[in-house]
Amino acid sequence: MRAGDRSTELAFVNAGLLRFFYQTTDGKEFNKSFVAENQFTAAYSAFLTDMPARFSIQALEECHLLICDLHMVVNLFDRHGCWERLGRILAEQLFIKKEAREAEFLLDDAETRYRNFQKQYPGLEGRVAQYHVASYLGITPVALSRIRKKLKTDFP
Amino acid sequence: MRAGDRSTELAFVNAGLLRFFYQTTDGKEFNKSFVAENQFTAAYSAFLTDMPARFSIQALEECHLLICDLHMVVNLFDRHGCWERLGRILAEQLFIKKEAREAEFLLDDAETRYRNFQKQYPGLEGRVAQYHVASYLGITPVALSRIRKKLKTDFP
DNA sequence: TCAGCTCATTAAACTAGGTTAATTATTCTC
DNA sequence: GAGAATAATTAACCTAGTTTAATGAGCTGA
Repeated sequence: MRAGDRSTELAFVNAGLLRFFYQTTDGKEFNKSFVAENQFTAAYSAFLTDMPARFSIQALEECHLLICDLHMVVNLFDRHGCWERLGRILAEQLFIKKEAREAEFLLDDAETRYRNFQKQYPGLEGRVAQYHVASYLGITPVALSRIRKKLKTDFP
Repeated sequence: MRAGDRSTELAFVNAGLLRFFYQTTDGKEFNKSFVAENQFTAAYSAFLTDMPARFSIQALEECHLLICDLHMVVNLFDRHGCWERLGRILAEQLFIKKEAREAEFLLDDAETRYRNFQKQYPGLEGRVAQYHVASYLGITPVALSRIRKKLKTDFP
């Protein structure tokens, strides 16, 4: 999926790894998030607001996705309260994650964000290129390399 | 409310203005958000995860709040699907807002974030001290003052 | 009216991170 | 194994934003 598209798909990642990224007008990319196996994902806010998505999605590994249409899910919401509840809880989870990321950007410098990333997504660092991690942290690959060097000498 | 408290209150701001802020270990404060009249608010993610809140709340103006307990609201969720739906939609709105703020921090520099703030919260700038705006943007009052000076000379 | 606040501005020195570019690993291909 | 990509590191210089401190501009209250 590309930024500007209108997607109404909900996907369950059965295997593989996706990255979600924004692009600036001058071509730079910033990773919004990674989604790996056993996670649900969608351009949900774009769907809810009936707007084109602001971000693009790229498969970083060979993926196996189970896909359905979000309209179907919304129909389920109408059908029975248990689906509505599922929808609520999923939205709440999304909110909690994004709020935590907001706090990180407000409070933490790049080094702290990097260490958070390692704790929060164990194993992911080995699966993606370093410049993708940097982009997720909101810094350049050069800056991340510097931070890693510093951490190595600080805690060898 | 103070960071570390467990609040289970939901408030409707009838009049006045609140600010929500994080504090770093060395005493610095960062405004997470402002909530003005006719808005609902709560330490919702803390309530959902059954954790103490990470942020504090301060009234910036004389406020009139209508308060109820979130447990009551959750009971309503069980009572009838229409409440569950309301809960879902509110959670979705929260998510959409936080996702937008994530995008800002990833993509925009301080000047752009300031201009966004002005557009997005018209009238608010006149109601709060400038250093509160700076804190919301994630910069120091000094930096904001410089940005304002630059904007004045650029577009007099 | 003046002293005592708090807030905004300005300046100067500093720092984290950006930019550019060169260098070194890695991996892939043939 | 040689060449050719692609990634990561390093270095040198640059910039946006921080820190500290001084100054000015409103308020407020006795």
